[in-house]
Amino acid sequence: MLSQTEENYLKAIYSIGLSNAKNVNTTLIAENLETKPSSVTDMIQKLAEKEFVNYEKYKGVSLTQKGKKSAVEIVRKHRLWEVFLVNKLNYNWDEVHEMAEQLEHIKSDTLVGRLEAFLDFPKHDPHGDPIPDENGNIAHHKNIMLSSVDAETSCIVIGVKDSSSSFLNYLDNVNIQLGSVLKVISKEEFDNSMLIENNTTSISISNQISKNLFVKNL
Amino acid sequence: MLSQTEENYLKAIYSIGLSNAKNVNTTLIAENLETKPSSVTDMIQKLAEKEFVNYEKYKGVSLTQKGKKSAVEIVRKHRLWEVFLVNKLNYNWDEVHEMAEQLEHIKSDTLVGRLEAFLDFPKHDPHGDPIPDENGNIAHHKNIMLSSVDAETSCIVIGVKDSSSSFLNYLDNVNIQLGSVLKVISKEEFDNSMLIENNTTSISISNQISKNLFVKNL
DNA sequence: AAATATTTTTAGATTAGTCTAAATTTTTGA
DNA sequence: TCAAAAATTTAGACTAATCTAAAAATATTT
Repeated sequence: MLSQTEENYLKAIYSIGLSNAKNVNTTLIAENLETKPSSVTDMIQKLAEKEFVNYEKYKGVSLTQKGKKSAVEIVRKHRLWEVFLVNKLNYNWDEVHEMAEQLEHIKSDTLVGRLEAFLDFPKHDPHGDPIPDENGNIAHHKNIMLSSVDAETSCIVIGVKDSSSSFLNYLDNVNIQLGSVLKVISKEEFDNSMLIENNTTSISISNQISKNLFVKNL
Repeated sequence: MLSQTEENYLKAIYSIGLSNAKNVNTTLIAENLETKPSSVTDMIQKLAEKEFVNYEKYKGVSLTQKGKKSAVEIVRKHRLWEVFLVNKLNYNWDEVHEMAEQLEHIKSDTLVGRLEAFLDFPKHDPHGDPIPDENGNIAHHKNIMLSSVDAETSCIVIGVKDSSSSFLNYLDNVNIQLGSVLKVISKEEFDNSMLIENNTTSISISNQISKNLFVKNL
């Protein structure tokens, strides 16, 4: 049985691995978990011992099949609990992360499955991230950023890359949510900001913003 | 912030205190938490330091106001999560204890309240135990045991004293649940067993059973 | 390619919670 | 009431997870 700490390390290695592709290094894990590299080394060696990660000294780590399975399960739990908190308890999408961080560690063979059924088998969490199925399969398809959409083109918001409260609050303020239909009016070459139309009102958004919105063509 | 372990100690002291009235001793706490008396002493001293319990060496402990408040809050969370598991996720009343033991430790200023509202402010958990309100007030009124009901009298089941799986399973088997109307046909002086009628079928139940069923007069 | 900087690991210490074994205090009951 | 039994506490050790500081390995750069 994995401890909460071990689970957090696996989750960190998994999520860093998604963006970094190759082996994950000590420093990145330490930053992700707000801990020190020396602590990471200790834990990595323990996880390697238990065969959750492949590890060679000074060469970084990668998840074994077993490790990946565990990591994805935790992600699945995290995202389902987020759906519960938003859809059932009426939390806003920027309020649920911390609670889900705790709920994801609840141990039970049947709970996640029951929860999933209760929520009507959602495919995405409140930020648009896909929810792994019970076998650990994930639909990875969110690859178009609003920043790469051409002028005169309309698209629909399907996810956010950054789930920080500050970003989500900004989106709330300009009335952008999952499902919003945005039309790119023009793009500014100078700073890569863009003028967009959202539901009759038009606003200018910075590249920082448009780089963090996943969209799909309408 | 209390650790999960500290919370478990407070809960144990609270629940032992309910049945034992006076000060709670080291051995009882150790048994309740399946740990050793020496570990209990260590933790008690820590909790006394933090002013959650009154403690004098060799004299046992009692909860301070602060300690009682925390303990009741945990009980409140435990019972509300049990209601969630049974009413929303369709678990049976004998399956929810372990999960609730974990869920009760989730930290959030708003979660319990939201959960309570979502569940429509239940007054009792699936075993008939009262749910403390947000101020920690509990309606204690379950005091009549089926064993003390006279022959020829009808009553309604409102709670169980023992919430072990084996007892709850027995009740499932003989079709007794909260709300069941039972009529005491006769009482056997020899072993204190009683013949009761439950919904047209009559069964004999041992004193062991009748002593663990809370009822109220019909 | 050597020197420097960075990253990673090791060594040793710390904290929370637990344990066993021994010492101490309280309780019991002859 | 006082000796034996039971309960409680202390002392010292252990594990998991963490840290700091130092050592070792790798990467960078001139």
